[in-house]
Amino acid sequence: MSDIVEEIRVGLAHSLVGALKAAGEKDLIKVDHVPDFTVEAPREKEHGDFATNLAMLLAKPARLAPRKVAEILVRNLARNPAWVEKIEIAGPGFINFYLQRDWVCQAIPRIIKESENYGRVKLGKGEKVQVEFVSANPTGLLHMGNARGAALGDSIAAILDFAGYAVTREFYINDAGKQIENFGLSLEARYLQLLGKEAQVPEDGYHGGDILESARGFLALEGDRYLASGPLERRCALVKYALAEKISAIKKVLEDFGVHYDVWFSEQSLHDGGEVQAALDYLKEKGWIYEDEQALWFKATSFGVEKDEVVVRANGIPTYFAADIAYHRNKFQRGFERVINVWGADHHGHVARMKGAVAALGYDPAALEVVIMQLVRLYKGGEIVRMSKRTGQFVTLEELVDEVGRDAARYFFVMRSPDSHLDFDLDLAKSESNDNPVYYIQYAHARICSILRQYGEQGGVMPQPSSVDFIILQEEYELALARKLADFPGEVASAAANLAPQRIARYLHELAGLLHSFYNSHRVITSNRELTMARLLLVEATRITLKNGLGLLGLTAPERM
RNA sequence: GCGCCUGUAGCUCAGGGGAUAGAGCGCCGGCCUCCGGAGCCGGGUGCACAGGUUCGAUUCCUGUCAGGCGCACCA
Repeated sequence: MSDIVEEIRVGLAHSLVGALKAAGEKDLIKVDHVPDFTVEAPREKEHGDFATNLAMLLAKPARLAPRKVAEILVRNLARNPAWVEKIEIAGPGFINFYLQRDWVCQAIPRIIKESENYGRVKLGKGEKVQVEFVSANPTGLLHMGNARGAALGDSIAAILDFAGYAVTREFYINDAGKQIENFGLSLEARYLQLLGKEAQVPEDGYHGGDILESARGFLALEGDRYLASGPLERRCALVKYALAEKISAIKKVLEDFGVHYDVWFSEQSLHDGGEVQAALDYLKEKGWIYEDEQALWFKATSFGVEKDEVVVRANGIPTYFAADIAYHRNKFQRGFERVINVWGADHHGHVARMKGAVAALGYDPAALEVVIMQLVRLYKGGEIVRMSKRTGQFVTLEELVDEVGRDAARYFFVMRSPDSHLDFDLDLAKSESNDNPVYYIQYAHARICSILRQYGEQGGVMPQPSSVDFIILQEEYELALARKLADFPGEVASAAANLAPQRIARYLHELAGLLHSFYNSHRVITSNRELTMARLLLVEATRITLKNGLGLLGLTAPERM
């Protein structure tokens, strides 16, 4: 675990604070506290390797011109570390630090040494985090929205794991409630139809062909013996059969998508185990529940929500919300310090009252974080495809993987911010699959593998980093590549802190671009032995970083393409 | 009407309190006697509009306009 960029930033920040203190003791700068300043890599490389805005922030409290403050600070810096080559004051008052040209190359041996762990950071300090995602109704197939949730949730979980959290991936199975009733009625209608009886799938039921398939499967297994049974018994048997079938299908599709869960949590189990009742009793005891028109209501308005919410209907059946309250209580009772839910935008109205419920349960509502992802709009043949369970017309995750490919599909979802309204053009994703950015990144990896393979075939042996002097790497592309490699741990930390996988996607694309540029300008295997050694390790470090980053997005790192 | 998300290049989207705002696609030119051309190099008058905070705003705040999604004793 090492982050050379972070080490330098912290070192420079310490030096600057020291300079400010020294200047203060000489009465050159009089301020009562150190402002919250930054030490960052400037966008323009002409502005040095690192720059700070400290002088500009001090100007006002110190009543001095920013550049004057900068001058004083620079003069009062303790002896510069040897690796700082030059310090300049520029622009409105930035202090720019120029480091020795090869500082970035120090990252290379570290990367080789840490290998598959390069990029791991300690941000999470082992905190227990749960990421719940997809959690689709098990009454149907997974659609594009679920696919986005799967790609995002899995990647967020992987990034948090890499950033030092103890992560649990969980799928909440909505195997209770009204949609299960509807599911049963729809199955029953198909079953009866197959047996030549008059029956209608309810208007708001499930009309997809998969329901018919389930009914057929049930018929093959059980025959017509449920024709004579009571409807309740019939529907129970149908639901039990179809649900098991659906859930295992969902598991398989997600596995094929590269998504593995630690826990599959049944909503029904909360009812059966009395946890829903226990949670409601607890809230009742705390005074957050009242009765009105024979229904029980949660006082969401006490927690800043617009209106109160029904938890038990007049007919005595608890709502989905009641189960969700019990579920979240269960999560916190399991010891999760952070609970992250990935939800579609159509559920955003649920966020405020859920947080209210968490607070009512006596937990910190900030411990519940909800990543709201905007909806996916699907285009096919230049037209919007409306996804609807009623008509049974939607593109499934399975079809998506078949048509577009797992890696391309996952990258497409994860390369964009969850906040972006995603237009997914199926034809484009298919027809241009060779131009898909994911291949650009994977190609960089395969290309490096090819070089290393070739070197091995020539009888070459990978050098030990300690035996190589990286000062020989002087070319602009070499240094830019090494610089980018050094950034990886910081990118992981930032992606984790912001729950933003798209940052990793962008980083990898940029890294791959630098590799390709380097590759097209310079040869790795040359007649200069020293140079060859250094470049071999440079590309090997790049390969490791690409592979680790691709892993965070759930993508493969192929050695050949 | 109220709430959440979004308005950045022709298109799809990154980025984000700082010094000259990026990528992909598309379009136009170049680059293989040489480790993989799924590649490289070059070509750009763009932050919806109006106020405000700030030394500094495309970024933060308020409002306007436009689009998406919610506002059930569904989940």
